[in-house]
Amino acid sequence: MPRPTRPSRANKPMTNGKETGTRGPVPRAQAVYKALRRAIIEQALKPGMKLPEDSIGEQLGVSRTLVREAFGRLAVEGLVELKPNRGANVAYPTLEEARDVFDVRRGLERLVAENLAGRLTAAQAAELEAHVRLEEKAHGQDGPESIRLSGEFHIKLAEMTGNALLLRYVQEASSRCSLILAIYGRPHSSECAVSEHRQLIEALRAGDAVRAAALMDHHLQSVVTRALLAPRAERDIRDVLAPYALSEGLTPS
Amino acid sequence: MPRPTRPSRANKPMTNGKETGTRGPVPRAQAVYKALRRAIIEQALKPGMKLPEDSIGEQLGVSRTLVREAFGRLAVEGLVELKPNRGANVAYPTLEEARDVFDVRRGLERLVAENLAGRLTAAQAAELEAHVRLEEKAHGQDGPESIRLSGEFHIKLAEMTGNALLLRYVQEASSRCSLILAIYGRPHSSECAVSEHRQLIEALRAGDAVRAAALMDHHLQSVVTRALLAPRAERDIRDVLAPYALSEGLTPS
DNA sequence: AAGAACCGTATTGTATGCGATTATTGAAGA
DNA sequence: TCTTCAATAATCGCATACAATACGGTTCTT
Repeated sequence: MPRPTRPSRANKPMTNGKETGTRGPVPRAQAVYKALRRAIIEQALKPGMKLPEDSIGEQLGVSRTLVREAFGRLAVEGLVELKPNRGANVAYPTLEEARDVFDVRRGLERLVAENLAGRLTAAQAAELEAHVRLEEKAHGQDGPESIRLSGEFHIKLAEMTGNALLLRYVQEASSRCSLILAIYGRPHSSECAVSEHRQLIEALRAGDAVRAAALMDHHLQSVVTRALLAPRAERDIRDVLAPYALSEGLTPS
Repeated sequence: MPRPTRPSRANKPMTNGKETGTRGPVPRAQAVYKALRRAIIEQALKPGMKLPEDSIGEQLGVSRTLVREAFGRLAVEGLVELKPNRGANVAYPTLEEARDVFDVRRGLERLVAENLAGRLTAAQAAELEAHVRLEEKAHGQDGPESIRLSGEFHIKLAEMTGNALLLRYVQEASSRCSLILAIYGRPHSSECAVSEHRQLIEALRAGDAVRAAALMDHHLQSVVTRALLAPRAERDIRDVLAPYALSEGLTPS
């Protein structure tokens, strides 16, 4: 793509594209990070896709410096793969990594459930129930909204523990699950059963930590079996051809 | 302190310090990151300490760019605090954050124990026992060695699960615990009781997941009560002087 | 014509420079 | 002497510049 190689010009007098006055710690770097993160989670950037520094920077109106910084962070979180001298790609987890992520997520959310059992304030319980009603309403519709709401339910729970680290880990695991489902998931099985969310709230309310943990565990387990299937898309020609080769008695290197 | 501001000259012709062929993904950036990480964990850089970009870059022989990149990652991991326009500091977790970290760590390591119960190979069990013997030997000696070994035991366990994400989280939580103990911990209570490690190995070997999880939970719980105490060091001059001021009837702003 | 070596181009890795923001110190006023 | 304010110095935020590496295509060799 021999773009005229326009070197500069992405400059902006833009002293403040809304500025982060509200609470902007590291204004633009953070913004780039967030933009890429959302783009990946919402699958605007598809798993495995190449991420060239300058075209992205150009698109976002920043220099490569900030894009690189964002890549670094996203790599720590497992959303981006950073290869030595060959740039960045949207992560493309293997099935094995996918299993790892789900296992850890189950463990983390079990922790959330245990922490929350019996400590839910009335306001919090109400908030969760309102959320579930939203999920119910969106249930029939097609994907995006329904999926987003399902995810947010779990994030809300993690927030309510008041444990910032736990929240971060749940968010991270959750993001990676989005990626994973984009690769290996069925077209659109609404991933979370609303009824399971309801039961969970009930157990939390009742203060039954053991039951809450078991419900959460089972819930996430069933997400896996319900939505996760065999590999759907293939990342590389070799993966596509390997079975054919084998059936013909050829030996892929 | 006003170093002559030697600007450049830290450059290295180093075209190939053996090249990263082995496994060096992003040679120098990674190196900076690791160096800082170790320095923080080993408390060469003390909690709360200021981290000016250029003096650190100068010290490490790299430019501010790489140092910044490292800061970003360390911030994600909670070892560094990044304040808007005021640079970076070694993180100084509050007591509340400390509790969060320990809680999450307990949850994660419980997961480790459950995963490992009954799946330990003979070789792995032997490795763990060898490690415990090392701990025992180092028990009498003063701090650093003993502490490092205690930590490594837990890391080894996490490695053995084969779950990369779980390993990363345990490592991260573990690093942060080092920071926390540096601030709030007793001088040098050897943090892990060797006997507890022994019992744990036994339970894992026996395949008793419940008992293993309980032992791990209890073990980490007792680390907290054994080593964690009231605030010891103060981060800021103000905190140090406040009591004196009060006792003299002065009023700190 | 198949293969290998070579060269140009597209990107990545790292350093440096410029403007902006914040801390610090010194001076003037009360 | 204590406060308030301003000018200076130090740092950070970000863009750009330069060097190194990898990829693709072409040409030369056999």
